[in-house]
Amino acid sequence: MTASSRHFGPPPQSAPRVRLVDVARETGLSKTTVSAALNGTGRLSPAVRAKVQEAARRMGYRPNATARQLRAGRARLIGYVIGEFADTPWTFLESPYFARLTGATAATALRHGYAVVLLPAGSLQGEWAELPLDAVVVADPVADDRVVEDVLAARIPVFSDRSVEGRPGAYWVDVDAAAAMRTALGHLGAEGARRPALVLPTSATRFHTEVLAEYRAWCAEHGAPELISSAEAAGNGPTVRAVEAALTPAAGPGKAPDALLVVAEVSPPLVLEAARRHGYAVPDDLLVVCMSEDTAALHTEPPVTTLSLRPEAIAEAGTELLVSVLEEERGEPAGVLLSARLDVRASSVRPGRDHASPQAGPART
Amino acid sequence: MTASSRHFGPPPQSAPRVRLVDVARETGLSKTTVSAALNGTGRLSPAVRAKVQEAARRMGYRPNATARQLRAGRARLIGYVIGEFADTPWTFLESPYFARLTGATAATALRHGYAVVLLPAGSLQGEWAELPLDAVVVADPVADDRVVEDVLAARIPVFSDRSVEGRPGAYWVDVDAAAAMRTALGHLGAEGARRPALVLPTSATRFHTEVLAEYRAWCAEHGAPELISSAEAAGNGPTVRAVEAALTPAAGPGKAPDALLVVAEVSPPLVLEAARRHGYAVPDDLLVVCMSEDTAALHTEPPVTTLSLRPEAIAEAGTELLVSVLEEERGEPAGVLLSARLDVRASSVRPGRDHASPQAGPART
DNA sequence: GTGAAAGCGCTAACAT
DNA sequence: ATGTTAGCGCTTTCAC
Repeated sequence: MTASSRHFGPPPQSAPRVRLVDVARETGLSKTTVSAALNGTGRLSPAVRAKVQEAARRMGYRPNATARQLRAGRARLIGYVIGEFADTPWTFLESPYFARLTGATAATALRHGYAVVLLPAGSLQGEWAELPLDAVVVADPVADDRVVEDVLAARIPVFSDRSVEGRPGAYWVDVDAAAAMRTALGHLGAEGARRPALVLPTSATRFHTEVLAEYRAWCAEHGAPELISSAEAAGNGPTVRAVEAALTPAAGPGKAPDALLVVAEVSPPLVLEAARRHGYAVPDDLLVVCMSEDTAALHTEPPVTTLSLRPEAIAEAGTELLVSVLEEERGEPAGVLLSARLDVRASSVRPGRDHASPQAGPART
Repeated sequence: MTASSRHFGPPPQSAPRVRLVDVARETGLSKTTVSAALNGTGRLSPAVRAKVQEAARRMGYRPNATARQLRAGRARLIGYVIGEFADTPWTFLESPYFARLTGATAATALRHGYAVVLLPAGSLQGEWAELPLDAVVVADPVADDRVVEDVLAARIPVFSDRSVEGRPGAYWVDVDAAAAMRTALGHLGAEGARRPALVLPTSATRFHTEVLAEYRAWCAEHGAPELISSAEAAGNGPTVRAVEAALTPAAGPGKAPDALLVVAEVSPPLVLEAARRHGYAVPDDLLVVCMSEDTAALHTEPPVTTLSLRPEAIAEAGTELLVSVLEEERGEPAGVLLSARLDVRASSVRPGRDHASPQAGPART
């Protein structure tokens, strides 16, 4: 251990907390009156209200949140878990996509008065049994996700993706993977790609399943060969290796891909560098599109075209659905489907062609 | 809105929750006995215990966490805020450093039975007043941080960095910034750097203040010019621009830096690319060291030397300190100081020299 | 306009 | 070995 301990602090301050009854005693009023005065409820004379508030402030009164929750019957707490990555339960935050999804979920929830607690990916019963969760968000569950089962079994509403569709107590928000792939492949095709290669992770996620299916459909439809390279794990290392594999086709010349669609979290600059290492000029020899939320894509030369899953939009839609369900507003839909967004940049635009930059998204910093 | 709503779900399941008293009634026993049976406390006949557990399982009994918390007097909930980035309250998760710090904090806390709730950077009273927080972690506070003040005023223990040292109710864990800079600059000097440039953000963080001071001290000591370039904001864009500024010195040849120390969150591949764009070969013309937790640094050509703040170690030490304070184990230190770790890679090793790779860290994927 | 009392669901003294 | 009772701190009928 390289840590060196320093000076010793004071014992934890143990002044007993000021309670409602203390304020009542101090002001010579009853708990009822004090509570009403502080919460703005009931019919009280403004004078009394002011007096109570002043006393509470002066005494440093802070209502006990737990007692309120018990009374209210709910804690306004939401659990947040990732279905995937059960083997590396915390790495999800290192993915720009999940980082933004997580932040936006917490932000939206807080705006509605709910707090989000972080749970490890794939965590089961024991980890959250002690928490008064009103609902659980399970981002990117795998097929027949155990986490989803557990939460549902505990009779806690689940908010997840479309793979939970139709189950009572389960609600979903999802991005249209097939449409996203059609957009990306359509763009590459329009730019002249005839042999687009696909890089994607080995994953049981509904999203990746659909991506693969749609790629195959597109290849069949366009008479293109299926050039698929899988990353055996998440992370830059395995994915870069998968990219390199895609760029090193077994067969000879004329067999190389002319476009690369990376549907796995990688740092986009690394994809560009790998392409160069393998002798490809981007975009001249190889069109590149990355499914990524990494802003590094904007600062490479050339900037990299990205397919954004719009994590903020997903989080917002999902959390708003969650809130409306919890607040018992009836008639809310059980699901919402969002579309992805293709931000076309120079890495996927064949030079010397005319372009209207059809779907170019706004630049972000 | 591109979202399309789908089928309407069932009304939220409203079957009243099974309570302890329900199990008691069902088994013909008292609440006490049932509670004892379920919690493994008291002296009960194994037969009764088994019978109760069976009944509870069968009835789907789940203890009400809020009621338990009220009884226990604490919620085992920890707030987590970042002091910096008050203007963009959620972007911190997009930084690999904070992502790992956050994940490791949540993991360690959970291991000790505490849950972590995410709060927006710079959030004040109102945001968490309703939450029964036992403690708050304030990562990277700015000088005289308002968040720290608020939490302390609410008489909630704060865990933060050394800048809160000495305040009652405040505890700290920090990384030795001065030592880290000496290590990094020492390494660059040993590799022959005479004009190392420093890139760092405009930041009121104690860490960055110390970094700057130590850089100046080193320059003075070694008769090196101060080549400082500030990024006006966080994020890849501003930081890359600051890197470019550092590489474009006002004066003529012989005035260019021969090493670059980036103490700001950037994607390391982007730094390399920027250097190339400006005509530098790395490491031949320019030694590069980035303070970063980004694993992309491992996969560039050459791989980039990084200075790691060891977020996992910080999180673990801080959370363990927190737990020991909350559990009233006396005699715990008020603070812990950690050291950073330099992972030497090819980007900062002058070619054609002998090397023992003194402090090379373990490779990570 | 203000107060007394019940009760949210659970655990732990203290009987028996 | 099991039951009775009090109470965690708050909000809220309901009576005055």
